[in-house]
Amino acid sequence: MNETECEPGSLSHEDAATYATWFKALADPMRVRLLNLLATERRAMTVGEIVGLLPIGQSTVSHHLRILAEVRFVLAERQGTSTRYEVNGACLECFPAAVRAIMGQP
Amino acid sequence: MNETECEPGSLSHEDAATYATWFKALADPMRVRLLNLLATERRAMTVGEIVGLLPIGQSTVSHHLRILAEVRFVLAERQGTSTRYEVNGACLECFPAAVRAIMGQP
DNA sequence: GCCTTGATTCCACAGACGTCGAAACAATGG
DNA sequence: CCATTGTTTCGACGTCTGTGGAATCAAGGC
Repeated sequence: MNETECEPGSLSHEDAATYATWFKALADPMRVRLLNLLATERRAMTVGEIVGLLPIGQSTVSHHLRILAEVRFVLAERQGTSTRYEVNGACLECFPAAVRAIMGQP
Repeated sequence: MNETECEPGSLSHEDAATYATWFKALADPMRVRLLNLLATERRAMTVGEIVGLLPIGQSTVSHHLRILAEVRFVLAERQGTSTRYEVNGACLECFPAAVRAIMGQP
């Protein structure tokens, strides 16, 4: 089982798996639109607000936001009876950095 | 059917769908490793060569390479009895550009 | 204490995906 | 023409995913 492989490429299995989860989080058109919406509005938004702007139901919006939050692309903050979601500006750094790491850029 | 929606966000449905297919192409750890392998070797490689370096079968490597080629992350060139795959350097430009477009960066 | 509003979780279902092995295809060498 | 080597396609299997609707939970307002 232990193959003592020499790890081809410059990435470890773990890094490759991590980056794959990042890409997977954006591998759906609705999640891309969702993130773009939050980024262009430049403010925290509630689920109900988003439901009125995208052609999907409440539970589906919540589902997508959870996926985006799991990889830290968006941040959630409970405020009273509603939850406010906003873009995590940090992913502007680490996301292109991951691309450079994969493509072996210096 | 025509809802005359005001297209929330800065991206059109079509652009969002296109970017989603790009991310989907990298939404698998093995494809990330595959692209990283081709990028770090900095040369065109054959399927058989790659099969010896990654823990998956020949047909699966071919399958993943086809997906990466469909979105132009890699380029394929048939050479005699074998096919040589190499990274498409152009995606170093357009990929971070897509991220900036989604995140509304100027 | 109830009721209302907003959000999440649960369930179900259709469709897509990753993987393998076998079969088919392509190109070269005997 | 047949054999060989490298690659792609096909069929199948189990798993994961996007979506909606119903139920549940959380926090205020009456």
